[in-house]
Parts: sequence; structure tokens; C-alpha cells
Amino acid sequence: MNLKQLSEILGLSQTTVSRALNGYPEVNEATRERVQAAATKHGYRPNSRAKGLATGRSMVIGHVIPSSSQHEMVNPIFGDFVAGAARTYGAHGYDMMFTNADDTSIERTYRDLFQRGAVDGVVLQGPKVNEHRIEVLTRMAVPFIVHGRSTGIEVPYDWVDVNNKSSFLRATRFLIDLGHKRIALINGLEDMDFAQRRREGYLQALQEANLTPEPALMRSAEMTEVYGHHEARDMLQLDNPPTAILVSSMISAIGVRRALNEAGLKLGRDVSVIAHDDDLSYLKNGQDVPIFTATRSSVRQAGEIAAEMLIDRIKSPEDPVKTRLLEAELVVGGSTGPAPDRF
Amino acid sequence: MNLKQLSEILGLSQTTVSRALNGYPEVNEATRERVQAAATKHGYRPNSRAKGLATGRSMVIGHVIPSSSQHEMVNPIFGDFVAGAARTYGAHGYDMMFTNADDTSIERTYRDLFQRGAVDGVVLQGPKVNEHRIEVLTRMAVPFIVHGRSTGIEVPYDWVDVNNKSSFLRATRFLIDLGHKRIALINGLEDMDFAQRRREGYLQALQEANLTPEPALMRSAEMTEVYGHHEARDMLQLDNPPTAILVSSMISAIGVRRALNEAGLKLGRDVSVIAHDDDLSYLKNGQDVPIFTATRSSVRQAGEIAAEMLIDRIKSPEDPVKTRLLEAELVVGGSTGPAPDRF
DNA sequence: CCCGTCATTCAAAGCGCTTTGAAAACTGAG
DNA sequence: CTCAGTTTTCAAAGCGCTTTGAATGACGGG
Repeated sequence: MNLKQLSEILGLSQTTVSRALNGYPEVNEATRERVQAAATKHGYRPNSRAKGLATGRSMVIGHVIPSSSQHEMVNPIFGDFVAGAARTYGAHGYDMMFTNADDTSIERTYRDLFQRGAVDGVVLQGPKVNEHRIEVLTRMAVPFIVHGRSTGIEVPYDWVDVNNKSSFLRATRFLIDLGHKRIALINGLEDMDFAQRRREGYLQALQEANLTPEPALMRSAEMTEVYGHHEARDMLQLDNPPTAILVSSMISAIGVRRALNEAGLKLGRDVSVIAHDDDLSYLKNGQDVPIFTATRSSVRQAGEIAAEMLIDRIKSPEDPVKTRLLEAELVVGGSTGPAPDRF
Repeated sequence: MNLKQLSEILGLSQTTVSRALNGYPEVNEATRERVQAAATKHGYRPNSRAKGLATGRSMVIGHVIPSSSQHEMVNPIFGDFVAGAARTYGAHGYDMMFTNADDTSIERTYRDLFQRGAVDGVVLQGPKVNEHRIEVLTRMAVPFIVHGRSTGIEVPYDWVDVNNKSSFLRATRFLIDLGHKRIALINGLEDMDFAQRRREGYLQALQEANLTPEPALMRSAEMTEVYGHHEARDMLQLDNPPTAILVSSMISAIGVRRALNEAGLKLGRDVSVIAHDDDLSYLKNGQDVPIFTATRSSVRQAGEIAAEMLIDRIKSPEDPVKTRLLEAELVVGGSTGPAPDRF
């Protein structure tokens, strides 16, 4: 069933039917009702491609999954972020498109997606330090939003981010206040912007307390469970092991906990752990009492906000740049306690 | 830059340019090279919507995320499955579209997606027992593939699935062989087809060994970490607690492990645990030695296969129905051991 | 009874591509 | 040099929608 057929059934022109369905004022109310009834009855759905061709808008938002060859990992926050965004998109009549691109072709993929008119805007996830893509997108004049920020990029752009620095600053201070002096950081990949900011917060807190950062206590890699386990185990075997560990993700923190258990150490007594908690739906940090003391910020909510901001941007391309900094909440759970005496 | 402009630059008709770029034989080789060079030079990308309108195909595959109001959970396997599928789609020139739908409107969403020409085929994830959507899609004559199967649906349809029954049968037998008699099952939601099949395997193994299933040892809900913890803790407080637990997901198994630790029980000695492992990229079951004894089957690979099969189906709608049953591998890790004496 | 005004409706053009059917250009045999 | 056959190119129609600009009809004041 297409517009032509529907209009023939109704004995009206395509113009009138189209207008009736799209809520234009210059159509008789009685006619509109008749049209709407017929559309529902025959299950008429305007063809998106044709509509897109005619209007010049696709009503689709693009996301690129950098499913690289080197880093085979799919970010565990992906699902929740997307679920949040999808909700917002749906409410505004947008669809969501994913394209796969390996590391080498991400830029080309964005360009392609936009230039062939497949999307009206894109979401940039997981920005690195000096994220080249931001400049590329800016130059292309694509509406886009960054989930995160990128240190070193001077052009203005829209973003939503968690205040990574302040949350890790606060978490580290919290540990220092508990008497910890040897605090380790198990962080995300070096070149990710969020990892750098978290380290800044961590380092600042150490400095405030006149503690000297130790390279041996600072690790970074992709945040898998196995990674958390591996690094924690390694550090526990040092001559002078840490008494507290900051971990950049719940998943890795679970690996850390596993390492502690294997070593016969008690979480929160022998070693304190603070994790960053993205509030993933399948990995809640306990029910009522938090398992881990954590810096919490819902990534699903970030997805909703990002989508909202992107849609605004598409509607008003000339508006001044908008940014949104979310503060993570520090929730205190059972994984932290006073520094043990080792004298 | 559109086709018309490009053809004017070249002094050729749109027909010839279009054919040159799409590899049709009736175009002079020298001309083709000239066209291709110009296209690259000017960064020409055919508009997907226009192309879709003209060809009647959208080159997009639809996925529906059932981000329901009741079950707020995003399936943790989502990301890896999608990454696998996206890879295949990309290789065949397809894009991937996501639409959000709440429980009540999933059917309408599929219909809508297809009838408005937004997608050429859809992937149906997480089928329930008597999955109504399968019949709907069949009636609509949409090319589709099911990840999983649905007991009770008689119409033939394409699917990829893990042999859930045989893998849980085998896992249960393995525990019985180790001397366990009180074996619990922490399963997914009752109405999910995979959960039912796993239970069948579990029950069959019990029956073979003349063990009576106990309702108190069979739990089912959404497979979060908290759920695994909660049910395990609950069962450990029974008068006659289980000596072994089968868990339908690694995430929940982590919760189970947490409960064991809290109870001061040692995994693999006091209580044995076997988990189903989807081989998620961020949650590998250990590095060399598996953490959990597990039934393993890569969900990312399932995504690749599903995509491949769906594309085949789109290309040859009349082919006989295809199905693919993947056998899970039983990997033995440190989480299982002989049943403890309790006499 | 005429005419300007307003409310409705319509025919046709256009979005950027593919594809059909025809024309033009070239080829080599007679 | 001609003509059938082949290769190469082209103009135009069509995909299903929106939108422009114009037409139609109804209405009421003069």
C-alpha cells in the first residue's frame, strides 16, 4: 500500500492525503479523519526512503562500532548506552544505525555514512586524547555529539561526559583519609581520554597528600575481568604491595576481587577497592548495600542525554555549543576500610 | 556531489556513470576508469535513500531492542552478538538498524520497520516459548532469522542456536559423575526458550541417575549478578543445601561465587559450579586455566553466522529453511570437584 | 448578481538514483 | 562502400514521497 493507492481509494489527490497525515492545517478536519481512518484500516506506512528523499532528512542517527582487529573487545557499556539513546530516539521518531569499522577506516566510515545521506547525525563514542575524528566531523559539518571529551582538541563541540577527574580525585582522597598510602590505579587504555582524566584526579589527590606516585602501581589496558585479575595479582606480589586499589570498571574490579580471594586477602580489610560503576543493568553494584565502594554514574542516562542533545543539534545547527558534565556519586560499600597496620 | 553533477563534469550521461560505478559490463573499460577516477577525486557517494528507492532494497538489516518497561535489563550478550553480526553485514554492504520497542509494541515495530521499507530483513533475538513474533514475521513474508528457537512454533523458519539441552545434559552428568546428588539450577527467565531447553537437559540427566528434581533447587529470573548472588545465598541456607550449582550465565555465576565467598565456602571444593559461558569479550573465562567449569559457545560467532544466514535468505527467499545447531564445548576449570562428604 | 476572500483541493515538479528501450558509433565481412 | 552485428552511450521513465503554485468552490459584502 503506497500513497498513490491510498489516495485513489479515497478519491483524493496525493497532496491532500500526504498533508492530512502529516498534520498540515490546510486540510478539512472531516477529510483528515477520513484519511486517517483509511490509513489505519489499510495499514499504510509511508516509505521511509521516499520520504527521506523528498525531505532531505533520513531520520536516522548513526553510531560507529570500532570493532577493531587489534582490540577485539566490545565495550560492555555499549548495550546500556545504546538502550538509553534508543529510547530517546524512538520518542522523537528517529531510528538508529550502526556501522562497523575497523580502526583504520573509522574516519572514512563517518564521512561515508553522512555523505551518502544515510544519517542526519552521529554519535562519537570512546574518544581518545587528541581525538582526530572530532575535527573531521566538525569540518564535514555533520551534527554530532561526543560521549566523553578529548583533551587537546581545541575546536568547540557538543559533549556529555562524567566528571572523571573529580570522581577519581574524590575516591582517592577518600582512601587517603582512611589512612592508605600505597594506592594503586588499574585504569583503562592509556590513550582513552577518560583514563587520562581519571589518572589526573588520582595524581592530584596523591600530590595533595604528599604521596609520591609509583609507576609500578599504575596500570592501564582494556578493562576486562581477566585484566583486573592479572594486574591485581601482579601487584600483590610486589615487595611492598598496595593497600588500596582504584579500578576503572566494575568488570575489572571483579577480577581484582578474584585475585584477592585467591591470595587469601579480605576485600575491605586487607585491601580496599574502589571501582567506577557505570550502573549497568546486568551488573548492579549490589541490591541495597553496595558491594564495592564506587564512583557511580549511569551510562544509560548518559545515552539518553546524548541522544537528546544530538537531536537538539540537528534541529538547531546554529545554536551555540552545548556541553554537559555529569557528576558521579561516591557510594560507600563494603570494599573499603581503614588501611591495615603493617608496621 | 550527486550523480547529475558528476556526469556533467565528465560529459557523460547519468546512465553511463551509474553503470560504470556499479560494474555493469556494457561500458567501455577506458570510460569506466575515467568515471571511477572522477568519483574518487570528487568524493562522490551515491545517496543511499535514492538508491534504495530506485532498487527497492534498503541494504539495511533491522534489530529490535526490546527495552521493556518491566525488564529494564539490557542483555549482556547484546554487544558481542551485534559486533559479530555487524562484521558480516559490513562485508556484504549492509548496514544495521536498531529500533527500540517496549514489550507491548514489538510486533507492531517489526511490521512497521518492514512495511515502510526501512529494512530488507530482521533478526529476532531472545525468542520465548511459543514465540508469537515468528508467526507474525512469517505471515508478513519478511526475511528473518532467529537467534535461538521457539518450542511450540510449528511453522518452519531459519534459526541459529546453541544446543542448550545437550550442553546442560552433559554438564549435569559431569556433576553427577563427580558424585553430586543435590544439584541446583539457576536459570534464565522461565518463558525464554533457551531456559526451558536447559532445564530439559538438566532434568533428563537427573532422571537418568534416578535423582528427584527439587523445586527448591530450581530458580529462574533475569540473569544479573545480583540474582545469582541472591539465589545462591538463599539456597545455601536451606536445611539440605546443594553441593553443586548450574548457572545459566557467567554474570550470574559471578554472583554465585560472591555468595559462596561470603558463606566461607570454597568454590570447587565445598560447592561446585558450572556456568554457561557466552565467551564475551570483556568477560573471558580466565586466561589459560578456565575459572569456571563451563559450557562454552561464542555468541559473537553466533552473530556472524546469523548475519550470514539472513543475507543468504534475503538473496534467495525461496530456498528451503536453514537451521544451524552449535554445540557448546564443555571446558573444565577449577570450579568443580568431587562432591564433599556430608555423612 | 458580481467580486474579493478564504478554505480546500489538486496537478505537477523534484528529491537522486536505476533501468528500459532506443540511438549512435564502431566493426568487419561481402 | 554497404550493411548486419556488436559495442557503447543516451534520454526518459519510474521508485514513493513532499511541496510549490495554481485552481476550485463557498461565502458574504456591496
